[in-house]
Parts: sequence; structure tokens; C-alpha cells
Amino acid sequence: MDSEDASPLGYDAFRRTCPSHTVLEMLASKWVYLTVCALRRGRLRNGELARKMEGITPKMLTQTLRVLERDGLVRRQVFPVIPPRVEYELTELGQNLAGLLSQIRSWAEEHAPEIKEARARASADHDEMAVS
Amino acid sequence: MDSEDASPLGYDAFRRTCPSHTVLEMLASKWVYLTVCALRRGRLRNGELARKMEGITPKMLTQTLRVLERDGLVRRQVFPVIPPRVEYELTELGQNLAGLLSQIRSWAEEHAPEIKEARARASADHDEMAVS
DNA sequence: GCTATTACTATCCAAAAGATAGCGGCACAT
DNA sequence: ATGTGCCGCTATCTTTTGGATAGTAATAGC
Repeated sequence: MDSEDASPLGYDAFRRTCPSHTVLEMLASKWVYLTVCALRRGRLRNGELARKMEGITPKMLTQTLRVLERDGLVRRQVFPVIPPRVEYELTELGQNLAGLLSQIRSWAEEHAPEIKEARARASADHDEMAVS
Repeated sequence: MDSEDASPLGYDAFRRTCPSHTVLEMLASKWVYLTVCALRRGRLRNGELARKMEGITPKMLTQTLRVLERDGLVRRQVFPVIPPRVEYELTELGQNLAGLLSQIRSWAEEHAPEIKEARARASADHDEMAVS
């Protein structure tokens, strides 16, 4: 019956139409990961986030923050001054998630060498195939 | 100094060139999430995985499994019979990750209603803007 | 021969991500 | 008075990725 796979309330992320599936889709983004992790220790401004996340474009940063705001993970606060000042912070729900995402991030950092090796082995095998 | 943000070995997922960043990129996929969760309870065949993950195309399934294999999270075993039989199972590294990803999946299932509400509120607010 | 089975490939199209440039509005320097 | 800088975006274009659909290989059974 796969009883362990089903959540108590009948939500099942494997089903495409299940709300939890769309939540998983939202979480499955490296910028979501990093943004939530970045905000974990407190509120940050747009520019601070941009500087912290190397390689993010303004478009992706805004897009990511809007999604997180829409889903109730991030709160956006605008100060009506010139030049503009906008601050972002995690909601309670966001903080709750941040713990988990930080674990994933830590896992990625801890196991990066191992995975790098696996990738090297894989491409070595691939090259060997090409030669033989 | 952000000392809490840096991993003990100097890996930092916020830096684009850091190996851990590419690991995070690999993990940031809903099919990776679901595939690893699906394999958590034991080995499965390609067709079994396809049936379990509603909406996945053969192309994405193969692609996802190849990436997981390349990175040492999944082991692929081919039985040379007709019709073909191929089985996939998690490696130790994969099992290790599966625990974390299952937590994310559980989180998604638990908080799906909450997030659904937040989305509804957001689009209600948006509509209100349009009317006023 | 013809069909069924299984695990994939190949191709094409749409959607998303990424790169680059520009805007608004005011303070301050020239 | 014109010019420059600040900051948080928005608009546009290109490239990459994802998704839908159809087809392949190899053999057993009818």
C-alpha cells in the first residue's frame, strides 16, 4: 500500500496535480535555495543579496524574491526614500524551511569532493569508451 | 566574517566556481528530488520509476538517472535479456542524501495548504490592484 | 511474418534562464 | 542648469533547458 510514502493528509508529491508537487517545483531552483539560505541570518537589501549570490542577474533575483513573497516565505518591505531602499526577510514559514535548505547546502558542501571524483571517473570512463 | 556561512573545508555554495555550487545546481531539479525519493525504499526498474513519477517523459527520466549515476548517487544494473531489464538503486551516498530530500518532500506536503493560501491571497491582492 | 515487450533515442517546439541595456527620481557636484 | 551617481528594478534579446511525440533494437510467442 505504500503507506509510508503518503503524507498523513493525502498529499503526494509524485502526483502532478497535487499542491505539494507545485511546491516542490518552486523549491527546485538553485536561486531559491541560495536566497533562502542568504536570508537565514536576517534581513537583507536587494543589493546585498545580489552581491552575496555570485552570478545572479537582477532579473532572476527579482523573480525569485517575488515567487518567495507570493508563497509566503519572504516579506518585502519598501522604504519610500530616494535612492530606493527595499529590505527582504524570511517569514516564520520561510525560517522553518531555511533549516532544511541549509542542511542541503551543507550536504552539498561536504560531499562536493566526493561528487567531483565521481564525475571525473565518469568522464574518464567515457573517454576510455571513445578510445577503445 | 560570516564564519557560520563557510563550510569547514572552505567550500561555499554562493561562489559560482565552487564545486558545491554545481552540486546544488544538480540537486535543484524536481525530477532529481522525486527520483531519489522513489528509489529510497529499494531498487526499481525504469518502467516502475516512469509509472511512479506521474508526468515524467522517458527523455527526462533517462537524463535524470544518467546525471545521478554520473554523480555517484545511483547505481545502474543491466540484465542482458530480451526484453531488456535495467534496475536502478541508490548508492550509499544516494541513501545519505535521500534522507534530506525526503524531509524536503515531507515539508512540501505538510505546508502545501499554507502555501496554496498564500498564493490565493497574492493573486487576490493582485486582482484588487487591477480593479482599483 | 506480425505483434508485444522494454528501455531508450531523436526530433521538434515551448518555456525558462541568462546577458545586457535602460529607467525613475532626487541629491549633490560642476 | 547640466551632469553624475545611487538603487531597485524592468525590457529586450539570446541561449539553454524542459516537454511532447514518434521511432528504434532485439527477441519470444502467435
